[in-house]
Amino acid sequence: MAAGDERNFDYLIRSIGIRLKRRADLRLADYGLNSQQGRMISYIASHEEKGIIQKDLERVFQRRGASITSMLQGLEKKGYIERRISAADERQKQLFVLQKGKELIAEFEALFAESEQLIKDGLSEREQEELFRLLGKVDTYIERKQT
Amino acid sequence: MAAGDERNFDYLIRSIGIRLKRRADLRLADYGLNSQQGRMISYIASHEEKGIIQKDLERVFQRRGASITSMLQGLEKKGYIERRISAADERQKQLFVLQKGKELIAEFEALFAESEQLIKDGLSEREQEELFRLLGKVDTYIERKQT
DNA sequence: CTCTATTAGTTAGAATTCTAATTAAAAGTA
DNA sequence: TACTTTTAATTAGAATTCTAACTAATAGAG
Repeated sequence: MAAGDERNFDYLIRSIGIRLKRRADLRLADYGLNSQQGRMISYIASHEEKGIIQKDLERVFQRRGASITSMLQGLEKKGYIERRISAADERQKQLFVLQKGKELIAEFEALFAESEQLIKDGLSEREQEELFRLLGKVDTYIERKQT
Repeated sequence: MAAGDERNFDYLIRSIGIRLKRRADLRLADYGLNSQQGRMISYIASHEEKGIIQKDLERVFQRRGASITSMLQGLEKKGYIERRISAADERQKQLFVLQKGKELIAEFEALFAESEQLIKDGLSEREQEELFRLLGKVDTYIERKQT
């Protein structure tokens, strides 16, 4: 940042987000995936037992239905996941991670843990807790304001 | 967030960023612009006196040169800005906001101030200061780690 | 039961941002 | 000066995400 440039909340949050994304994308490039795809495979894997459908991903990843369809079509074509029409409701598709995806999950988890650690490293334990608490508070507050 | 879903730093930062972006995009849609374009016009306006070129925007907005070129071409075509080849260095283009852009700046500033306020509203004065300090610390720390 | 509204997902096409390769100017080196 | 490297910006083409319009299935109301 050059002197005189504004550093407001909006800037800082976008900046940190971009830096984390760049770093994670770089680390997953070897696998031909990006960080969003890694996160999605991980998320599906950890929720498939209880049952998970595309609608759930719209909410968690805050993306439109069309975007989710497109992402999942890509992951399915590459053989990472499978989508099966739900027996109970034929509008829905149940999501499952295939072997090829399962093999990478440890890698994804390690990467995301590193991102978390990168944030924590610059802070004391007390600061980590405080930042987490404040971010949670802001996220929840804005969420309520938007609905 | 459903129960059992992970709320980590990475998630919270992305989530807040997406919510702020959505909100700002919505408010600027009337003008046929998005929040990134509004931010860019504002930034150019407040730096054109000292002189600003595309390279500066790459750094501030953390986008690739090709992305900046594309964004500015769009804003130029719509008549919001002007790019003039620098007299001192013909590789560079000096950036200026035209009348049509200047007329909207108050609007942009008000909108971004609202975003800031939205974050602050959920927090006490002491919490605001603490969050700002911690985000700045994390941003700076990650920036150093990446270079 | 029938009609209407809502919900889950898809498609087409546009906008944004990216990577890689390229052009042209300026700076560094010998 | 001549050659090489670096820098600023551009282009082409790909990837991601969006909106709007759509299909099909389910839920709700009378």
